[in-house]
Amino acid sequence: MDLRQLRNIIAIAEEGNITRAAEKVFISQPALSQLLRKLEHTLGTPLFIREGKRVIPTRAGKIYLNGARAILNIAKALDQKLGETTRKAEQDLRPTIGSPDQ
Amino acid sequence: MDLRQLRNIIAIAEEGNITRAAEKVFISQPALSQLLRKLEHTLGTPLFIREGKRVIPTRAGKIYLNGARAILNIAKALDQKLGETTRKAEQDLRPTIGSPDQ
DNA sequence: TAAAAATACTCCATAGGTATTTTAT
DNA sequence: ATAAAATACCTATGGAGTATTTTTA
Repeated sequence: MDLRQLRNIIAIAEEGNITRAAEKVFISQPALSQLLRKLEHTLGTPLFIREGKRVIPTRAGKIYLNGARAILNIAKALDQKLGETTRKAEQDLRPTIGSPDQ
Repeated sequence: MDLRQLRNIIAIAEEGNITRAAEKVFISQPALSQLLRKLEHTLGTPLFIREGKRVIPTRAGKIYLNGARAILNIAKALDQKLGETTRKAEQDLRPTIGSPDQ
């Protein structure tokens, strides 16, 4: 489970259409189609039902999407916290106040 | 960011020792050592300080570990929910009560 | 018949492996 | 001298691409 994959699947739900979702996340339509199929296979349950050209989440799909969004939120918050910590650590390494940046 | 990677990094913290952590998660010591280095490089900050044979989390490391655990918890809960849903769906597909499995 | 989805390949990036060397108790 | 970590190199899996063929409104 990779954050990029989570975003890709979410894009499908948001667009209701694999082709547009693929454009949105900057990968090819076949790649995204395969990603979804593979994921459904490993989970053992379909996440979207293909209604011709529309693609809409199943019950399992909705659960998956909720989980995916929750994970992405944590990952985002984590990234911010790490960023802050790194900046602080860099400040601590600066020996004198007002020394020119770089 | 892959769940397996998160577990691997957590194992390092739990064991305080890359070699034992590698055994625990069933990958080789060099693989785990490289995983950690690569991750630290992409994050732009060290996650553990190498004190000789002990390896202990930095401030950033602790933050990362907390985030990692939170994500794993959600992923676990998600997995359970999906499992329940799948089982229910399979039941719904069964037309008669007591029909032989398979 | 014109969109989107699926299939069939090909390629490449990288996670992980083995062998070895370096470091620290 | 011994145990852990790092380095060097290799391999293989799978994520993503292009080309093409089904589908369905």
